[in-house]
Amino acid sequence: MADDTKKTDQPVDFGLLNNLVGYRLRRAQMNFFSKFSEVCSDLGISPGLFAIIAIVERNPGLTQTAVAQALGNDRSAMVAAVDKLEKMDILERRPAINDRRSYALFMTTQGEKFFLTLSERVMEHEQIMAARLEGENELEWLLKTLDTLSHG
Amino acid sequence: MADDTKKTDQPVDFGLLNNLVGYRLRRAQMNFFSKFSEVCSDLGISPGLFAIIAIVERNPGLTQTAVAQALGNDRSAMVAAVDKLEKMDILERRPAINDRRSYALFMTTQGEKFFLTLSERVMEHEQIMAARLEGENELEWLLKTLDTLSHG
DNA sequence: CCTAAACAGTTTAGCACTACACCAAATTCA
DNA sequence: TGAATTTGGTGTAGTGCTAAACTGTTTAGG
Repeated sequence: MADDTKKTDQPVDFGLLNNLVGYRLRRAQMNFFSKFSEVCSDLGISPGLFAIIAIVERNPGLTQTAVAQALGNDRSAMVAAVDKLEKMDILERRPAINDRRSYALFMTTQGEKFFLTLSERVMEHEQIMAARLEGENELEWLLKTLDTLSHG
Repeated sequence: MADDTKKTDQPVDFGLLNNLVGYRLRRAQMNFFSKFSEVCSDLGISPGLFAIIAIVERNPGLTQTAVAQALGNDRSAMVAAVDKLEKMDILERRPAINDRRSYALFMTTQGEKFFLTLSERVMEHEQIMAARLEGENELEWLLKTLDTLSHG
């Protein structure tokens, strides 16, 4: 009675779910998320934290809310995230020059090094996934299409 | 001093983030999620709940964990979800025939009607988004590609 | 049979994200 | 200048998802 159980385990019918871009997006994103975690969890970095680091590295001096707006997050979510990244000595808050309310975010020297090894791992993971696509054209097409679906 | 502020608001440089499929997926999915909420929040249905309903509607009698596995969720997340859907008189738990541990999930007659109007709204929203793609071929290609990126 | 392992559902705790209210600082405008 | 509005950072629910432990049930193996 090994594989002849009465639990026939017939495949589930996904119905219209199968044709919904939103649902397929969710599944794909879940897969990327878990793969990312496997690759970077030992470094204590989640996809969200990585995005923040990437933005600050390329745009030093941005305020917390500027980073949040760029990433489409809520400002309040930045507090705990930046707290954590500061504790990890990856970036630091400095008082903004002409606005006593806001902080400007900068990478630490240790954070710059950290970002390099982090980027290597992420790009590695990225290329493994991109290898499933057919050629460079398809990757570009996918990025363009996802961008189209991201706005408005 | 309307739009000539010293806050030049120069566009943020996303660096390698721009070329990461994972990041673009996240943005696109966030957009779909918020649009879905706009369309269905008055009905009290989130994307996750909709997926559960869609599965049960096409596969009556599945157990909670079977639905969870199909959707890639954790079993424990089903408890509150099914509780809610039962309270909304959309589906119901019935004791499984040969297993006193598990419940079988079925749509209520009111739930079937509800699912119809719900599906209409979702498909409407879906077609608005799909209209951004160029032709039916691109939609099929996108669904296939996302599926490729969802597994393993 | 009877014990050990696996399993369905549940509970709980932890984590990330969202939305809303709050305070201090800055900006606007009269 | 001074009052009203806006803005940056923060705190606080409330929600969704994940992982682990627990209960009752079923299955497997001696």
